[in-house]
Amino acid sequence: MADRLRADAKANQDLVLAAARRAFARDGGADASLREIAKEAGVGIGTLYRRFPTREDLVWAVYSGEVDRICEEAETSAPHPRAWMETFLDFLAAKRAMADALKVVLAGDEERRLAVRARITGALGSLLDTAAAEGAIRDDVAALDVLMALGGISLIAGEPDQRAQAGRLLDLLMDGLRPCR
Amino acid sequence: MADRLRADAKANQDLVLAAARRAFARDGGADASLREIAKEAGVGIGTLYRRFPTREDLVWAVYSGEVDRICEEAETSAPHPRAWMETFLDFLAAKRAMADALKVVLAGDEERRLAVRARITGALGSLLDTAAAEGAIRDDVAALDVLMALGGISLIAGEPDQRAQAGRLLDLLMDGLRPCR
DNA sequence: TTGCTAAACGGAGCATGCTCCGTTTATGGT
DNA sequence: ACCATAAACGGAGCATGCTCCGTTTAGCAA
Repeated sequence: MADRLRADAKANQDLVLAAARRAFARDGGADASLREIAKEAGVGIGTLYRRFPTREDLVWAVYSGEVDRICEEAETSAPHPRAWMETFLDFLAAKRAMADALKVVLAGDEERRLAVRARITGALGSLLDTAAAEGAIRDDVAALDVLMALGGISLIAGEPDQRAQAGRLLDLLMDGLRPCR
Repeated sequence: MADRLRADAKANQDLVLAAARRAFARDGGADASLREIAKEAGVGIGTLYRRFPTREDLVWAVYSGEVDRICEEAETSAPHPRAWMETFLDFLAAKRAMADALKVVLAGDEERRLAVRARITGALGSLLDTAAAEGAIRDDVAALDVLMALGGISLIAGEPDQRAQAGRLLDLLMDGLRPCR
C-alpha cells in the first residue's frame, strides 16, 4: 500500500487503539464513550473519528485478532460444530460490541464488510463441510445462513445471564442442521 | 383502577400517542425523535417522558392493538405455523421499533414485560400445540424459545431488503421444528 | 535552512436520549 | 367562591454520537 500514515497519525492511532482496548476490556465495550476513549488517549474526538469513522471500525480494529484466532480454530480443530458455535457465542457475549459490529458486517455490502464476512463464512464453511462429510449435519445449508443464525442468537439472547436461553436456541439450530430423512 | 388520570394528563397522553402514531407511520419509528414527537404533540419533552418513560413504552402503546390482532390470528386461524411466523416477521420488519421493543420484552422480568410475553407466548403456544397435534411439528419445543428465535431473526435480518435472508433463517427454524425421527 | 502544502489535529456545534426540578393547575373539600 | 395540595407541566441541563472547519505541523524539495 502506498498510503502510509504520517508518523504522528500512526502514533495517535496506536494511542487510540490502546485506550479503546482498555475501555472495552472494562465492560465489553458496548457502551464505552468514544469521547472518553479519545480523552484517555490524549487525542481530540475529531482525530478518533477520522481514524475510525464508525464505532464498528474501532471495535473491529480491537478484536479482529481474536476473530482470526477463532476462525483458525474452526479450520484446524476437530469438526465439532456445536462446540465451536458455543465458543463463538461466548466470544460475542463477552464482547457485546462485537455482536453489534457483526450485525452490521452481515448486512452491509461494502468491500470491507464483504471481506470480513468471507473470512468468517470461509472458516465456518470448512467446519460445516467436514462435519457434513462425516454425516454429522446436513450439507445443504449455507455457512452465511448459519452465521446469521448465530448472530441472531447473540443479538436476542447475548447477555451473560441468558446463556441458558442461548443454549436452547443453539439446540434448535442444531436440530435444524441435523441430517434426518 | 382507582388511579384515574387527571383530565389534562389524559388529553396530553392522547396528543402524544397520536403524534407518535404519525411519526412511526413515517418510517417504522426506529429512529423518530422523541423531542420531535413531543413538539408535534404540542407538549414538553418532560411530559412525554413522564407518560412513557422509555421508548419501548411508547412503541408498545402505539402497536399493542396490532400485536393483539396477530395473537388472535394465531389462536383462531388454521394451524399454519410458517405462515403465521411470516406474518409476524413482516410486522416486525414494517415496525422496526417493535423489533427492539420485543428484544427488551423478551429479556426483562418486570411484571409488565412478563405480561406481554405471556400474551404472545400464549398465542404462539396454542398455534404450536395445534400443529403438533396434527403431527406437523414437534411438541417438545417451548413457545418462548420459538418466539425468541423469531425475535433473533428479525434483529439480524429484519431490514425490508433482507426478506430473502429472513426466509432462509425461517426455513432453518422450521427444519428444527420438524418431527423427524 | 527555509518554505510549501497536503495531512492531521482538535474542539465547537448540533441533534438526540433522558433526568431533574421549579412552576403551574386541576380537583375535591370547606 | 375559595383554598390546599397532589398532580402535571415543560424545559434547562448533561452525556453521547457524529460532523465540520479553522489551525497547526510533518515531511519534502529547493
